[in-house]
Amino acid sequence: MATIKDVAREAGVSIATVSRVVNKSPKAGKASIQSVQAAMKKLSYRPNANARALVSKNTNTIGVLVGDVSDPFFGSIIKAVDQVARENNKHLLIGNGYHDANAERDAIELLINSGSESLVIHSKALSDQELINFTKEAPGLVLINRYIPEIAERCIAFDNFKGAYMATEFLINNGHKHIAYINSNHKIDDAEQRKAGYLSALQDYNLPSPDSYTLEAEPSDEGGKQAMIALLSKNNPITAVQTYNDIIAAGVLAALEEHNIAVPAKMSLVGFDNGLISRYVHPKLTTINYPIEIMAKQAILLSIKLAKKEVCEPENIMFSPTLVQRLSVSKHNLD
Amino acid sequence: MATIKDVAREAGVSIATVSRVVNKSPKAGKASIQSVQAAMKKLSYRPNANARALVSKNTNTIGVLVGDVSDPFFGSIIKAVDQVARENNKHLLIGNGYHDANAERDAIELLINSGSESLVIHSKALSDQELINFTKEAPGLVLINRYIPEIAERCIAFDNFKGAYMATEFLINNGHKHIAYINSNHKIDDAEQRKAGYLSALQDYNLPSPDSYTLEAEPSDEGGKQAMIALLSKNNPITAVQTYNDIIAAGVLAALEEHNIAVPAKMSLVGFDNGLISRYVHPKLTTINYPIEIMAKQAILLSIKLAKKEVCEPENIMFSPTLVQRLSVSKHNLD
DNA sequence: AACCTGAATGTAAACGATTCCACATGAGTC
DNA sequence: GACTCATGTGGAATCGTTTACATTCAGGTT
Repeated sequence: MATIKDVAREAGVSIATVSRVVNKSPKAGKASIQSVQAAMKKLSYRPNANARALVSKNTNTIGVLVGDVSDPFFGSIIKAVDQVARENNKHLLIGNGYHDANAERDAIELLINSGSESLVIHSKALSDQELINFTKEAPGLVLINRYIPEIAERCIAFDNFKGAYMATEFLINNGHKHIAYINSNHKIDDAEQRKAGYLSALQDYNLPSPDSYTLEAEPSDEGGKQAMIALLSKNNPITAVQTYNDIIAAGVLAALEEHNIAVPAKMSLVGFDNGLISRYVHPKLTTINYPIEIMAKQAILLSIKLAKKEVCEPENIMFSPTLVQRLSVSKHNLD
Repeated sequence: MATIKDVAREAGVSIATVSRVVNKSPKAGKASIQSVQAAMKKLSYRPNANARALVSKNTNTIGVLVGDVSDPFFGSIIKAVDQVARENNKHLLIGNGYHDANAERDAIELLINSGSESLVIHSKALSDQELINFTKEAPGLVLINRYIPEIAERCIAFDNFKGAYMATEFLINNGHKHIAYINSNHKIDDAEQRKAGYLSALQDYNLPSPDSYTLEAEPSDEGGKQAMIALLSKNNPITAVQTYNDIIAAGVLAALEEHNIAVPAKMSLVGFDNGLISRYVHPKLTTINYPIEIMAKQAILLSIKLAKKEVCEPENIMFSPTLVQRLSVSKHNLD
C-alpha cells in the first residue's frame, strides 16, 4: 500500500505538497499538481483514512444505531440518512441494537470511539439517563423516535398517542362500537402511548373498553395471528380490530382468513406504520402513516448542525401521524 | 476527550502500561490494572479507534456494499454479515451502490480507504475488470451474487438459471402449456440467466415460447402491474405467469385482481426470491427460495479468512435454489 | 541596486495509540 | 552473597497524515 511518502518521492516533492494536492489546497503549484497526480495514479495511492482522521479530528462518518437493519422500517431510516450523508460527503457506520440494552450500549460506544461526529440513535432499551450521559460525550447525538425532556432539542419524536387515537376514532366514525386493540408486548413507550390513545378515544366517545378487548402480542405476523385467535375464542361482540403495527395486522388477517371471517365485511382492521406490507396484504390495509423518512432526514440534518456546534433553536420536533385509507375498514350498521 | 496520556498521568503510570491494561495484555501488573481502570473510569476514557487502527493496521471493520439498504433483500445480507461480525468482534461500515457504477465505485473506494480488511461486495454495475483490480488492493474482498471466473475463489454466487428452470418446470408439471415470463428490465446477468432458464425449460418440454410471452418490467410492484396489464391486452392463451422476483409478482397480483382474474383458479403465478412479501400477498406466493442469509454468512466467513491471508481451498461457491410451494399455482386441465 | 511582496515549497511537530527493547526489582538457587 | 530468572515497567520509535511556520525565489517598486 503506497503512502504519501512514496508519492512524494515518486513526484519529487515533499509530503506537504502531496497533501496539498490531495486536499485541493489553493496553495498547490500547477507543476506540482501535475506530477503529484501522475505519481498518485502510478502508485494507485489511497490516503489512509485513519491517519487523516487522527490528525484532522474529522472522520466524515455518521453513526447510525437502529434496532435491526433487516427490518424495512429501519431500512427506511438508514436510507434517508444515507441520502443526506452523500450530499454532505459523509459515510455511514451502522450498528444494530437488537432491542437489547447491552447491544445498544456497545454499538453506541463503538460509534463514538470510531469518531463519528454525527450520531442518529434509535434506542428503546437504554435508560434516559444513560442516553443523556452519551450526549455529553457526543455533541452530535440525536435521538429518533424518542423524547427525553432534558435533551428535547436533540429528539425527533412521533406522536404515537395521536396516531392510535386517530385510528380508533376512524373506526368509531365508521359505526364500530366494539373495538379490540392488539398491542406489542415489548416494554417500550410506543406501546403504552398507542394503547393510551386507543383507550382515550373510546372514553371520549363513551364506548366500552373492557380489559378483554386489549391484548398483547409479539410484534410479528405469527404473534398477531396467535393474538387474533385468542381474541376470537373469547367470543366478544367486536366488529373491528386495531393493531400496534402492520405486521401484527398481517397476522390478524391470516387468522381471520383461516376462520373464514371476511375483511372488511365481517371485521374491520386498522394497522399502524404504513409499512411496505400494508400495501401487499389482502385487503390492502387501512393504517396510520408514520413519516419515518422525513423524520430521519430531519434527525441527520439536526445532528450535522449539532456536530458543528451551531446553535440550534428548537425545531419541529414532534411529528404527526396521518390516516391512510385503504380497504380493510367498512361501515358497520348502526344498531 | 481524555487520551491515553491523561489516563497515564491520573494513574501514575506510563502510557505503555495503560495500553497494556486496555488491551488486556498478560504483562500488566495487578496493581497497575487497578489504578488504570480507576483512572479510565474517572476520566471516562475512550481509546481513539483511528489512532489504534493507524498503528496496529487493523480496524476490525467489515465493509459491506449493497444496492440499497432499505430493500429487505439487502437488509438480510447485512443482518447475516452483522451476526458473524459480532461474533468476531468486528463492526460494519455500509455503503449503498444504488445499482449505479459511480456510486458503487465511490463506496468501494471509501471502504478500502477506511481500512476495512474484510469486504463483502454486492456489485452489479461495475465491470469484471474493475472488480478484479479492487481485489488486488483488498485481499479480503468477496463478491456476493456474482461470478467472475478469474477470481472464482472469492465469489459466492447463486444459480439463477436453475431457479428459473425449476419454476417453469413446476408450472409445466402442473399442466400449464402457455407460460409467460416477466423479466426485470435492469441490464444485469441475473435477468438474463433467469430468462435463459425459463426458455430452456420450455424448450426441453417442447412448449411454445413466442416472443410475446416474455416481457420486461421495472422490478417494482408498479412495474409488475403495468407489465401484466400489457400482457393481458395481448390476448394470449396463457394460463401461468412466472416473474423475475416476488415484487413484480405482487404487482401482477394487483393487476389480476383489478381484472377479476382469480389466482390460482384462472391464472397461476410463480415468483422468485422467497422474500418477505411472498408470504403476505394474497394468495401466498409460490416462489423460488434464494438462500441469501446463508450465502451472506458464507461470504463474510470467506472474507475474514482471506483477510487473514489463510489459504482457502475453493469452497461451495454456487448456491442452489429450492421451490417453495404456496397457494398461487393450481393444476391446469390437461387438454 | 536594494527592498518588498507573494506564491510555492519544505521542515518538523503534532495527533493517540501500539510495541520493541532495555532496565529495575525481588524471589529463588547454588 | 553472587547468580539467574521471571515479571512488570517505562522510554522511544512508529504508523500516515495535516498544518503552522520557515524558507526560497521570482518579479515588481523604489
